[in-house]
Amino acid sequence: MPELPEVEVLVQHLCPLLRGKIIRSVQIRRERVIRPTSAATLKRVLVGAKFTELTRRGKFLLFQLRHPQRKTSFTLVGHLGMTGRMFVLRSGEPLPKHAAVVLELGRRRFVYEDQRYFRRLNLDESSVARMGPEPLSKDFTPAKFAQALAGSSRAIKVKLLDQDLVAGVGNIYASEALFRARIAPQLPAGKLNAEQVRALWKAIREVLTQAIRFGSTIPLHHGPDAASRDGLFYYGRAAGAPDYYEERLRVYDRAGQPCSRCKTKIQRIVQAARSTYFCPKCQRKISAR
DNA sequence: CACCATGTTCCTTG
DNA sequence: CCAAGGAACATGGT
Repeated sequence: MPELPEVEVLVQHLCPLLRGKIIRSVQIRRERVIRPTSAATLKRVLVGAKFTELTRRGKFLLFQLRHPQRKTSFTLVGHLGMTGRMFVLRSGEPLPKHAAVVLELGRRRFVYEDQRYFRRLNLDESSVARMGPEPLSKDFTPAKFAQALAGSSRAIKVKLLDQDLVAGVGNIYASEALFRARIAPQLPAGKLNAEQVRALWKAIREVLTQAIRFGSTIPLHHGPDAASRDGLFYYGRAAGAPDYYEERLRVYDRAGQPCSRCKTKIQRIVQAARSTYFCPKCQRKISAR
Protein backbone atom coordinates (compact mmCIF):
# COMPACT_ATOMS: atom_id res chain seq x y z
CA MET A 1 0.00 0.00 0.00
CA PRO A 2 2.62 2.44 -0.84
CA GLU A 3 3.06 5.77 -2.34
CA LEU A 4 4.73 8.61 -0.51
CA PRO A 5 1.81 9.56 1.78
CA GLU A 6 1.12 6.01 2.91
CA VAL A 7 4.79 5.44 3.65
CA GLU A 8 5.03 8.75 5.49
CA VAL A 9 2.09 7.89 7.72
CA LEU A 10 3.52 4.44 8.37
CA VAL A 11 6.89 5.93 9.31
CA GLN A 12 5.26 8.33 11.76
CA HIS A 13 3.33 5.44 13.25
CA LEU A 14 6.25 3.02 13.56
CA CYS A 15 8.92 5.42 14.72
CA PRO A 16 7.86 5.73 18.37
CA LEU A 17 7.20 2.00 18.55
CA LEU A 18 10.71 1.14 17.40
CA ARG A 19 12.97 3.86 18.70
CA GLY A 20 15.25 2.56 21.45
CA LYS A 21 14.32 -1.09 20.92
CA ILE A 22 17.09 -3.66 20.56
CA ILE A 23 16.88 -6.51 18.08
CA ARG A 24 17.25 -9.78 20.00
CA SER A 25 16.91 -12.16 17.09
CA VAL A 26 15.95 -12.22 13.42
CA GLN A 27 13.72 -14.62 11.52
CA ILE A 28 14.09 -14.63 7.77
CA ARG A 29 11.20 -16.60 6.34
CA ARG A 30 11.62 -15.61 2.69
CA GLU A 31 15.20 -15.12 1.66
CA ARG A 32 14.36 -13.50 -1.64
CA VAL A 33 13.10 -10.33 0.05
CA ILE A 34 16.51 -9.52 1.53
CA ARG A 35 18.50 -9.88 -1.69
CA PRO A 36 21.18 -8.91 -2.49
CA THR A 37 22.04 -9.00 1.22
CA SER A 38 22.66 -12.54 2.46
CA ALA A 39 20.75 -14.00 5.40
CA ALA A 40 23.95 -14.54 7.35
CA THR A 41 25.08 -10.95 6.85
CA LEU A 42 21.73 -9.46 7.74
CA LYS A 43 21.49 -11.47 10.95
CA ARG A 44 25.06 -10.72 11.96
CA VAL A 45 24.53 -6.99 11.46
CA LEU A 46 21.06 -6.71 12.98
CA VAL A 47 21.28 -8.80 16.14
CA GLY A 48 22.15 -6.59 19.08
CA ALA A 49 21.50 -3.36 17.17
CA LYS A 50 19.24 -0.60 18.51
CA PHE A 51 16.74 1.40 16.46
CA THR A 52 17.70 5.05 16.69
CA GLU A 53 15.61 6.69 13.98
CA LEU A 54 13.16 5.94 11.20
CA THR A 55 12.83 8.22 8.21
CA ARG A 56 11.39 8.13 4.70
CA ARG A 57 12.95 8.86 1.32
CA GLY A 58 10.49 8.67 -1.55
CA LYS A 59 8.72 5.36 -0.98
CA PHE A 60 11.64 3.87 0.95
CA LEU A 61 11.77 3.46 4.71
CA LEU A 62 15.20 4.07 6.24
CA PHE A 63 15.74 2.44 9.62
CA GLN A 64 18.78 3.87 11.39
CA LEU A 65 20.40 1.40 13.73
CA ARG A 66 23.37 1.46 16.05
CA HIS A 67 25.39 -1.21 17.78
CA PRO A 68 26.01 0.10 21.29
CA GLN A 69 29.07 -2.12 21.80
CA ARG A 70 30.57 -1.99 18.34
CA LYS A 71 29.91 1.76 18.12
CA THR A 72 28.84 1.43 14.50
CA SER A 73 25.75 2.82 12.79
CA PHE A 74 24.07 1.62 9.64
CA THR A 75 20.84 1.82 7.68
CA LEU A 76 18.29 -0.90 7.07
CA VAL A 77 16.40 -0.12 3.86
CA GLY A 78 12.76 -1.12 3.42
CA HIS A 79 10.27 -0.83 0.60
CA LEU A 80 6.66 -2.02 0.51
CA GLY A 81 6.23 -2.64 -3.21
CA MET A 82 2.54 -2.85 -4.02
CA THR A 83 1.38 -5.13 -1.23
CA GLY A 84 3.96 -4.92 1.53
CA ARG A 85 3.08 -4.08 5.13
CA MET A 86 5.04 -3.45 8.28
CA PHE A 87 3.72 -3.55 11.81
CA VAL A 88 4.55 -4.33 15.41
CA LEU A 89 2.88 -7.25 17.21
CA ARG A 90 3.04 -8.64 20.70
CA SER A 91 5.36 -11.63 20.70
CA GLY A 92 2.64 -14.17 21.34
CA GLU A 93 0.47 -13.07 18.45
CA PRO A 94 0.35 -15.25 15.35
CA LEU A 95 2.26 -14.17 12.28
CA PRO A 96 0.47 -13.38 9.03
CA LYS A 97 0.74 -15.89 6.21
CA HIS A 98 3.23 -13.90 4.16
CA ALA A 99 5.49 -12.70 6.95
CA ALA A 100 8.88 -12.43 5.26
CA VAL A 101 11.12 -11.01 7.99
CA VAL A 102 10.49 -10.86 11.75
CA LEU A 103 12.66 -8.89 14.16
CA GLU A 104 12.23 -9.98 17.77
CA LEU A 105 12.37 -7.01 20.13
CA GLY A 106 11.61 -8.66 23.46
CA ARG A 107 7.94 -8.31 24.33
CA ARG A 108 7.18 -7.22 20.81
CA ARG A 109 8.16 -8.13 17.31
CA PHE A 110 8.46 -6.12 14.13
CA VAL A 111 6.97 -7.86 11.10
CA TYR A 112 7.56 -7.22 7.41
CA GLU A 113 5.10 -9.07 5.24
CA ASP A 114 4.50 -9.00 1.52
CA GLN A 115 1.98 -11.20 -0.16
CA ARG A 116 3.82 -10.94 -3.45
CA TYR A 117 7.37 -10.79 -2.10
CA PHE A 118 8.11 -8.03 -4.60
CA ARG A 119 10.10 -5.70 -2.45
CA ARG A 120 12.93 -5.69 -0.03
CA LEU A 121 14.22 -5.22 3.47
CA ASN A 122 17.99 -5.20 3.25
CA LEU A 123 21.22 -3.23 3.51
CA ASP A 124 21.35 -2.06 -0.10
CA GLU A 125 21.13 1.74 -0.37
CA SER A 126 21.90 2.01 -4.07
CA SER A 127 18.31 2.70 -5.16
CA VAL A 128 17.93 5.45 -2.59
CA ALA A 129 21.14 7.17 -3.64
CA ARG A 130 20.02 8.23 -7.10
CA MET A 131 16.53 9.47 -6.30
CA GLY A 132 15.19 12.88 -7.21
CA PRO A 133 14.14 15.59 -4.74
CA GLU A 134 11.57 15.09 -2.01
CA PRO A 135 8.43 16.76 -3.35
CA LEU A 136 7.52 18.31 0.00
CA SER A 137 10.97 19.71 0.70
CA LYS A 138 12.50 23.03 -0.30
CA ASP A 139 14.73 21.15 -2.74
CA PHE A 140 11.75 20.67 -4.98
CA THR A 141 11.32 24.01 -6.73
CA PRO A 142 9.36 24.93 -9.86
CA ALA A 143 12.62 25.95 -11.54
CA LYS A 144 14.33 22.62 -10.90
CA PHE A 145 11.18 20.76 -11.84
CA ALA A 146 10.99 22.66 -15.14
CA GLN A 147 14.62 21.89 -15.85
CA ALA A 148 14.12 18.19 -15.17
CA LEU A 149 11.14 18.06 -17.53
CA ALA A 150 12.77 20.07 -20.30
CA GLY A 151 13.82 18.07 -23.33
CA SER A 152 11.94 14.94 -22.34
CA SER A 153 9.67 13.49 -24.99
CA ARG A 154 8.08 11.00 -22.62
CA ALA A 155 4.43 11.40 -21.68
CA ILE A 156 4.19 13.50 -18.54
CA LYS A 157 2.28 10.78 -16.66
CA VAL A 158 5.02 8.25 -17.36
CA LYS A 159 7.70 10.78 -16.45
CA LEU A 160 6.07 11.44 -13.08
CA LEU A 161 6.56 7.80 -12.14
CA ASP A 162 10.31 8.19 -12.67
CA GLN A 163 11.74 8.37 -9.15
CA ASP A 164 14.77 10.27 -10.45
CA LEU A 165 12.46 13.18 -11.36
CA VAL A 166 10.59 13.44 -8.06
CA ALA A 167 10.71 10.88 -5.26
CA GLY A 168 7.57 9.15 -4.11
CA VAL A 169 4.90 9.81 -6.75
CA GLY A 170 3.20 6.60 -7.84
CA ASN A 171 0.45 5.53 -10.19
CA ILE A 172 -2.45 6.90 -8.16
CA TYR A 173 -1.06 10.32 -7.30
CA ALA A 174 0.39 10.83 -10.79
CA SER A 175 -3.13 10.69 -12.26
CA GLU A 176 -4.55 12.76 -9.42
CA ALA A 177 -1.93 15.51 -9.70
CA LEU A 178 -2.42 15.81 -13.46
CA PHE A 179 -6.17 16.11 -13.01
CA ARG A 180 -5.75 18.87 -10.44
CA ALA A 181 -3.28 20.68 -12.73
CA ARG A 182 -5.61 20.15 -15.73
CA ILE A 183 -2.87 18.63 -17.85
CA ALA A 184 -3.43 15.74 -20.26
CA PRO A 185 -1.38 12.68 -19.27
CA GLN A 186 -0.20 12.11 -22.85
CA LEU A 187 1.45 15.52 -23.20
CA PRO A 188 5.21 15.15 -23.67
CA ALA A 189 6.97 16.26 -20.48
CA GLY A 190 9.16 18.73 -22.30
CA LYS A 191 6.18 20.50 -23.85
CA LEU A 192 4.61 21.78 -20.67
CA ASN A 193 4.71 25.56 -20.57
CA ALA A 194 5.89 27.47 -17.51
CA GLU A 195 2.38 27.90 -16.21
CA GLN A 196 1.66 24.19 -16.52
CA VAL A 197 4.91 23.24 -14.82
CA ARG A 198 4.04 25.46 -11.90
CA ALA A 199 0.48 24.13 -11.71
CA LEU A 200 1.75 20.55 -11.71
CA TRP A 201 4.41 21.34 -9.11
CA LYS A 202 1.72 22.80 -6.89
CA ALA A 203 -0.74 19.96 -7.54
CA ILE A 204 1.82 17.30 -6.62
CA ARG A 205 2.55 19.00 -3.33
CA GLU A 206 -1.11 19.60 -2.55
CA VAL A 207 -2.35 16.11 -3.25
CA LEU A 208 0.48 14.49 -1.30
CA THR A 209 0.07 16.87 1.63
CA GLN A 210 -3.69 16.30 1.74
CA ALA A 211 -3.22 12.55 1.63
CA ILE A 212 -0.73 12.61 4.50
CA ARG A 213 -3.02 14.80 6.59
CA PHE A 214 -5.96 12.55 5.81
CA GLY A 215 -4.02 9.39 6.61
CA SER A 216 -2.67 10.81 9.84
CA THR A 217 -6.20 11.21 11.15
CA ILE A 218 -7.05 7.55 10.66
CA PRO A 219 -6.09 5.20 13.47
CA LEU A 220 -3.56 2.72 12.13
CA HIS A 221 -4.48 -0.83 12.92
CA HIS A 222 -1.85 -3.43 12.50
CA GLY A 223 -3.03 -6.78 13.67
CA PRO A 224 -2.31 -9.96 11.73
CA ASP A 225 -5.86 -10.56 10.52
CA ALA A 226 -6.96 -9.28 7.15
CA ALA A 227 -9.79 -7.11 8.45
CA SER A 228 -7.68 -5.00 10.75
CA ARG A 229 -4.93 -4.72 8.19
CA ASP A 230 -7.41 -3.21 5.77
CA GLY A 231 -7.69 -0.46 8.33
CA LEU A 232 -4.28 0.72 7.19
CA PHE A 233 -5.18 3.83 5.39
CA TYR A 234 -5.35 4.44 1.73
CA TYR A 235 -6.30 7.87 0.55
CA GLY A 236 -9.78 7.75 -0.84
CA ARG A 237 -10.58 4.10 -0.34
CA ALA A 238 -10.78 1.54 2.39
CA ALA A 239 -13.11 -1.32 3.18
CA GLY A 240 -15.52 -0.70 6.00
CA ALA A 241 -14.69 2.93 6.64
CA PRO A 242 -17.25 4.79 4.56
CA ASP A 243 -17.30 7.92 6.68
CA TYR A 244 -13.70 8.77 6.11
CA TYR A 245 -13.68 8.02 2.45
CA GLU A 246 -15.47 10.69 0.59
CA GLU A 247 -14.55 11.27 -2.97
CA ARG A 248 -10.95 12.17 -2.50
CA LEU A 249 -9.57 10.37 -5.49
CA ARG A 250 -11.13 12.29 -8.34
CA VAL A 251 -10.02 10.18 -11.31
CA TYR A 252 -8.07 7.12 -10.19
CA ASP A 253 -10.07 3.93 -10.74
CA ARG A 254 -13.09 5.94 -11.84
CA ALA A 255 -13.32 5.02 -15.52
CA GLY A 256 -16.80 5.72 -16.86
CA GLN A 257 -17.83 7.84 -13.87
CA PRO A 258 -18.64 11.52 -14.31
CA CYS A 259 -15.83 14.01 -13.80
CA SER A 260 -16.33 15.91 -10.56
CA ARG A 261 -15.74 19.17 -12.40
CA CYS A 262 -17.53 18.85 -15.75
CA LYS A 263 -19.43 15.51 -15.66
CA THR A 264 -17.63 14.14 -18.72
CA LYS A 265 -16.87 10.43 -18.35
CA ILE A 266 -13.46 9.68 -16.86
CA GLN A 267 -11.28 7.72 -19.29
CA ARG A 268 -8.82 4.92 -18.64
CA ILE A 269 -5.84 4.52 -20.95
CA VAL A 270 -2.68 2.42 -20.70
CA GLN A 271 0.73 4.12 -20.65
CA ALA A 272 3.94 2.18 -20.11
CA ALA A 273 1.81 -0.82 -19.14
CA ARG A 274 0.10 1.07 -16.29
CA SER A 275 -3.44 2.44 -16.07
CA THR A 276 -3.90 6.18 -16.35
CA TYR A 277 -7.19 7.90 -15.52
CA PHE A 278 -8.12 11.37 -16.65
CA CYS A 279 -10.90 13.68 -17.75
CA PRO A 280 -10.61 14.21 -21.53
CA LYS A 281 -12.38 17.56 -21.29
CA CYS A 282 -10.73 19.19 -18.27
CA GLN A 283 -7.25 17.93 -19.09
CA ARG A 284 -6.40 19.42 -22.46
CA LYS A 285 -3.34 18.82 -24.54
CA ILE A 286 -2.26 22.43 -24.59
CA SER A 287 1.33 22.72 -25.67
CA ALA A 288 3.85 25.40 -25.00
CA ARG A 289 3.22 28.67 -26.80
C1' DC B 1 -10.25 -19.37 -17.40
C1' DA B 2 -9.24 -14.24 -18.12
C1' DC B 3 -7.72 -9.90 -16.55
C1' DC B 4 -6.34 -6.62 -13.18
C1' DA B 5 -3.51 -4.72 -9.18
C1' DT B 6 -0.59 1.14 -5.11
C1' DG B 7 6.39 -0.83 -7.69
C1' DT B 8 10.96 -1.58 -9.43
C1' DT B 9 14.38 -3.65 -12.34
C1' DC B 10 16.08 -5.84 -16.27
C1' DC B 11 16.11 -6.81 -21.10
C1' DT B 12 15.28 -5.97 -25.92
C1' DT B 13 14.41 -3.07 -29.70
C1' DG B 14 14.72 1.09 -32.25
C1' DC C 1 23.75 7.47 -25.13
C1' DC C 2 18.32 7.69 -24.85
C1' DA C 3 13.38 6.22 -24.99
C1' DA C 4 9.73 2.86 -25.23
C1' DG C 5 7.73 -1.39 -24.34
C1' DG C 6 7.46 -5.67 -22.28
C1' DA C 7 8.50 -9.26 -19.05
C1' DA C 8 9.55 -10.68 -14.63
C1' DC C 9 8.82 -10.97 -9.77
C1' DA C 10 4.21 -13.99 -6.87
C1' DT C 11 -0.22 -13.77 -5.08
C1' DG C 12 -4.92 -12.70 -4.74
C1' DG C 13 -9.40 -10.40 -6.10
C1' DT C 14 -13.11 -10.09 -9.32
